[in-house]
Amino acid sequence: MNIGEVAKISGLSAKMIRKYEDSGLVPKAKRNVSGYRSYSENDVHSFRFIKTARSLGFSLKDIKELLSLWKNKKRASSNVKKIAQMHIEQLELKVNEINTMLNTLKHLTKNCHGDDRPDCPILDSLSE
Amino acid sequence: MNIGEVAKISGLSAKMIRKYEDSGLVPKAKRNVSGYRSYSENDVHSFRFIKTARSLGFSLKDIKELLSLWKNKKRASSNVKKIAQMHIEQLELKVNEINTMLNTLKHLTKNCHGDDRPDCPILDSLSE
DNA sequence: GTTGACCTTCCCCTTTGGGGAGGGTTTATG
DNA sequence: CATAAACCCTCCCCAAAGGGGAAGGTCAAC
Repeated sequence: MNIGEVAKISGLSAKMIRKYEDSGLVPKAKRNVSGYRSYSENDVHSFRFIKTARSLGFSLKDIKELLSLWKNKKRASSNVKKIAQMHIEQLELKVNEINTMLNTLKHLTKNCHGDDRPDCPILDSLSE
Repeated sequence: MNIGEVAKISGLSAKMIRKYEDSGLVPKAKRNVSGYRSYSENDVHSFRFIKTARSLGFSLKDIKELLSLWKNKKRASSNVKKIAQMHIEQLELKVNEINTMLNTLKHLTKNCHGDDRPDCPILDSLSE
C-alpha cells in the first residue's frame, strides 16, 4: 500500500505518517522502485494504534513507549498502567485549571451587561 | 523602570515582555540613552492586565482586542462580552474533550491488573 | 502523449514560551 | 580606580503536533 491509502484507512494524514517516521515513532518504511513508501497490513495496524492513542490525548513520547510495550510480548502490564495513570493525572490537572478559568469567566460574563455602554466587570477584573 | 523590575512586579518574564512588544501586543517601549527599555507605572498596569488575562486562558490575539477595548473609553461592553463568551465556549469544548478521554482512560486503567503479566486491556483497546 | 492524481523532499508557519550565546552597561565592592 | 556581578541588548534555536505549499518525479487512464 502507498501512503495515501494507509492515511485514508488509518485516519491519519500522509504528513503525519511521514513525521511519525522521521521522529522514530515507527521504523522507516520500505520503498518501492520509484522511492514511494510501501506499507503492509501490520504497518496499518500500528498506525491505527497511534491514531487511537492520540485520540486519548497521549503524547507522541508516551505513544512511542506504548508501541514498544505493545510489541513486547513479555511486557509487564504495570508499565502500561503507569503511563496511563501519569497521563490521567496530567489531564486532571488540565481540567481543573480550565474549570477554574471557567468559573471566573462565567461569573464575570454573567455580570456584564453586554450592551452599548462601556462599563464592564470583565475589564474591571482584568485591570485590578 | 527597567524591564527586570517590571517583570518582577507584573509577574511576567523579561522574555515575555519583549515578545509582547515584538508581536505588537503593547507599543514599543521607550529607550534610555544606553538602549535599555524604560517603563512607566501605566505600562506596568498594562502588563498586569495581560498577566491576568493569560491566567484566564485568553490567547494573545484576544488580549490584544481586550487591551484595545480597555483603553477605549467609548467601547461597548457587548464587544468585551462577546470575546469572553467565545473563549468560554472554546474552554468548554476542551473540557468536554478531556473528560471524554478521562472516562475512557479511567475505565481501562481500572481493569488493568498492573502487575508483571503482559495482559493489558489498555493495549487491547488501543490496538482494536 | 498529455493530464491529473499520486508521491518525494524541503522549507516555513502556527502558539506561547524557555535557553543560551555574544556583547554592551551599570553598580557595587575591594 | 579596577574589577566583578548583575543587568540589559539582539539573535538564534528548541519544544509539540501538526498544516501549507513549492518544486519536481511517477503512474495510470484516456
